[in-house]
Amino acid sequence: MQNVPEWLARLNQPQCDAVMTTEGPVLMLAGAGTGKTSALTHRLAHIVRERRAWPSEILCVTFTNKAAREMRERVGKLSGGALEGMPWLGTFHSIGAKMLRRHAELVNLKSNYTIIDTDDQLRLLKTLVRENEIDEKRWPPRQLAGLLDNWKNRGLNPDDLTAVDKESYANGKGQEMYRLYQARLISLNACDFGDLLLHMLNIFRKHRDVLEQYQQRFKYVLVDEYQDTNAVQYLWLRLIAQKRKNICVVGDDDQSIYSWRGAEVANILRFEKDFPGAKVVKLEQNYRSTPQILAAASGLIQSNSQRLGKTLWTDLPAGDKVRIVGVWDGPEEARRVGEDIERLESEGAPLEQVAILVRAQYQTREFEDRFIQIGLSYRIVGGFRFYERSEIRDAMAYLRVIAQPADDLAFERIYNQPKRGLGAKTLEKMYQHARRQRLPLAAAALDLADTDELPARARNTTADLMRLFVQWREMAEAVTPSDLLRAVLEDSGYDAMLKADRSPEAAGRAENLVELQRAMEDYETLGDFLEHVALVMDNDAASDEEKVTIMTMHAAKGLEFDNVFLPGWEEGVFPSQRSLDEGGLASLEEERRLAYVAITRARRRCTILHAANRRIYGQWTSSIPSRFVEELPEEFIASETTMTGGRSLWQANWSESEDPFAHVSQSRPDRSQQRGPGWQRALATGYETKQTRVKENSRSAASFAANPRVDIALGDRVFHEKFGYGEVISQEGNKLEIEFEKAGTKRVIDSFVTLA
DNA sequence: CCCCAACTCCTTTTT
DNA sequence: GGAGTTGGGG
Repeated sequence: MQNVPEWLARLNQPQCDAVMTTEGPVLMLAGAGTGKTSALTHRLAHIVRERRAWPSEILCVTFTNKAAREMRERVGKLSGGALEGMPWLGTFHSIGAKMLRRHAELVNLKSNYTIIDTDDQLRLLKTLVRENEIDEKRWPPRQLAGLLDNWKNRGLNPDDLTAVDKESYANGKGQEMYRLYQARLISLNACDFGDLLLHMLNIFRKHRDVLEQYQQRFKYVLVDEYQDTNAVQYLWLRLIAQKRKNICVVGDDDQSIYSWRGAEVANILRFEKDFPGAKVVKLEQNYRSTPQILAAASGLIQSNSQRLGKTLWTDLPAGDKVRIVGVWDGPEEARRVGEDIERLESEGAPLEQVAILVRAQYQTREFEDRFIQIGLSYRIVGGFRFYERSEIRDAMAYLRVIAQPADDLAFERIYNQPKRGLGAKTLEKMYQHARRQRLPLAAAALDLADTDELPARARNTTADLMRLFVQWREMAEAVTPSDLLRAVLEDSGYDAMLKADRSPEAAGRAENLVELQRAMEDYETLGDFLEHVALVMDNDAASDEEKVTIMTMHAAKGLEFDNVFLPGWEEGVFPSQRSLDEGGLASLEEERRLAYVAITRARRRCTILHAANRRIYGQWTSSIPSRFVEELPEEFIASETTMTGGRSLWQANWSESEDPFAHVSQSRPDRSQQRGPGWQRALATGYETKQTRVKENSRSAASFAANPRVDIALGDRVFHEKFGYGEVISQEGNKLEIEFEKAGTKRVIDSFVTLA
């Protein structure tokens, strides 16, 4: 081993190895909280310090802008600004976009192409689907969007689709739709997110000279979160790194939670095969969590079968056990968490070090309600984003048309926004003309303004609008983007529209537009700004205030908090029903990895909660604790329940009584005592639990075998509150199929009918 | 062209 | 339950 420079002394041995092994392929397996970013940034700094490469000769890819930013900052600090220009440090998409701007003409685009977002994409697909007379009801454009995304993630062009893929939309029209969609994008001089990588992959494959240029340039390649790469990204990287083979990938197979958007863990699992002789470095010392938290998470993840296998350890002092709290229902769960947080607060714990991590967005509401009530300040991460607001999109659409006249999607968005009396009829005329003459919509509009195709009124309005665009384009050359926007909002009547609007939202919208103008001040050209919005879409609200964070487990990846609350650990909520219904074992294991990610976010204390009853989609449902609760190693957890009568009653509920929720129906006259998703699941499969703990639980699954009503038989005449009288034609568990006299055949739950 | 009622969906989400 | 979308009717 070479001498370790002093500035690397703070790193541990494996980290040092990862930093010093600059030549050849390196696979860094970095468990949660093991200091991988530190290793990665030191490696970067080391390469540059040693003069092995200039910053501009290093390709460093991340998944999120946040990760890229953080890395840039940390490298900057390490090298005292020497790494200032790292032009090729960024997300896959921003780097792809940058490359594509240089080679756009190779795929028939111009370098000022527009990057469209999912909203534009969907609108485009909708028109295509309609044009091709596909039944939108049976074949939702949304589904097509999903397929396209999937294909592009896998690096497939229209011609590459397999027979199965071709058949997967509208009886084999999928491939044709894909072709049409791509052609339409080219004519709009536009790209979707997937194209940024797929186009580049195609270019690399077809134009060896371009590929060689990049192979030559990038002396070193670094990839963060390698377990999250999808097929295109993988192929793209492999082509680039093929020549020099100085590629270092960092990842954690146990934290792969994005397979649903195309990530393939297989990429990390087979790295050593792709790059023979790769040095494998395992970072296993955890600097974040107490031994208890670490042991609980490690114990849980051991239930997974597909793992490279790491053993995390820590020399941090012992802390509290992981708490498991069983509560009666959702509101009580929120109350309980609220109380705990208030207690933490009174003990002096800073609120920004407290997080509530949920499986799904809908779970946030309960906490929001409660926290508003008790006046606890919180912030919800995720959800609506600034650039998704309609007023911001409108403003952006104006700017897009100015920058790129072929952007029909943007033009269509604003040609009558604010309302200026141009409706569907006018648009249709514009489209007709545009298609016949193969012109962009805006150009067609310009023509129409000179002819008698349109009624006088619409013609004049169109002419006025087009005059404005001419004016704005001239302005764009002369003034800053921010000033241009001000003029646009003023001249177009958008400002006036908001001023005239007396609704409560209008003021907020105007403020957002001012905020947009402010954001634009940081950009010199309109193009720069548009690209920033398309790719960066920054959403990180400054967290200067003392607030509890509520967010999804997915969003929490990479973050850490002193105190973490994990509510909703019930079958059907977490693991989610969908993951149980579809996707089989692989998808259950991904849920388990998500649980692992969630627990390892906690530095000091971790509290897991589960409720016996919960309202989901407006229905009260009963559920049983998540199997993940059972899988936590007993010696590191402390269970408690707030159910009246203490644990014994809780257990009794789960084991003895035939219908442990009989009393629920009594205390809640509200009709719908349906079984929750988790319950249904338990009935269907009698899922297995470990025998070690809460023996009652394992029995519960079995003893809950569906008990259909014995008093109902086929052919019986029954009465249903909503559907009236009918005859039972089939019975499956507690579900009945009934042919109603008035309402036709329906499937109902047997508890909803009475014998007539 | 606008408004209201009915209908449908309902993990996770970055770029 | 509730948000968002769509389609029909005024």
